[in-house]
Amino acid sequence: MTVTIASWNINSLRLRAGLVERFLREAAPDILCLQETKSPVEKLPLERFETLGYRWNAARGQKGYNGVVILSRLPAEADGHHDFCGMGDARHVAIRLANGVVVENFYVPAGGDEPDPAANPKFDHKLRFLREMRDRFSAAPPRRTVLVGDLNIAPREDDVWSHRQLVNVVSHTPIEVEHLAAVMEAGGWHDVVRSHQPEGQLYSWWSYRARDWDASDRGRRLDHIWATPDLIGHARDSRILREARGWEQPSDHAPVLASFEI
DNA sequence: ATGGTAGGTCTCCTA
Repeated sequence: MTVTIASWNINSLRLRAGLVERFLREAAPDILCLQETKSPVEKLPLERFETLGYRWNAARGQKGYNGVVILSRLPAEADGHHDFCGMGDARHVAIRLANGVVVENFYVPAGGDEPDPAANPKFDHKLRFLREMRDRFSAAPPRRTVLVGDLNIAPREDDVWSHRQLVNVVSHTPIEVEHLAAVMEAGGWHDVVRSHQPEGQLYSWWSYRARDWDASDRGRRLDHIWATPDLIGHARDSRILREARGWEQPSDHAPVLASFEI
């Protein structure tokens, strides 16, 4: 069967539950992983998504910050969550489908403005979070797993609107790119979206601060879908739904989707 | 070189 998995940093699920409903109706993914839900789980309107057939979910939340949710219309069970860096942040949750495929949903710390771990605790946190991801994947290599999320790093030169102008900007610095590569190496991960679109500019995020995000197109590819080696050959297509960035009162991120024959 | 916008919470933090 074909299973479509989507990832979207929604920037407040309570404010944008209507946009999520629109996306579920129009794109009809089997599984939707959300980040920055910004709410305790008990205050999320999950019943609105159950009505659309998304009867299974796994969620982690906290007041005002972070938060990760997985909605599924396929039967799924919770497959744990991990408190990276031991700060109590809701940045990771996972489910397991009946066929054994695991879906991991991550929200990696943004890292603040200054790309210096000695001067900026948020950047240090981001790098420590990535090293902990690396170490956990080294200790327990994932199998039959899809990893998605807002990883807050645009690793390639064509993942940003200007490599030259962003090489010292948090999200695209060499040390972040190296840390992300180490996470990929440790888990044996493959970049699903780039496996289908190996060339050319590709973005999933455009700042709210641009006068005209669409015209200036100063985007970055911060949101990713990865697969383990045993699944990468089953990935059939992938895309970024840029048009959602232009919806009414949008998130600053667009959804990323991929399908798998599994 | 700088400032620009958005969301949540409780006056400023985070992105």
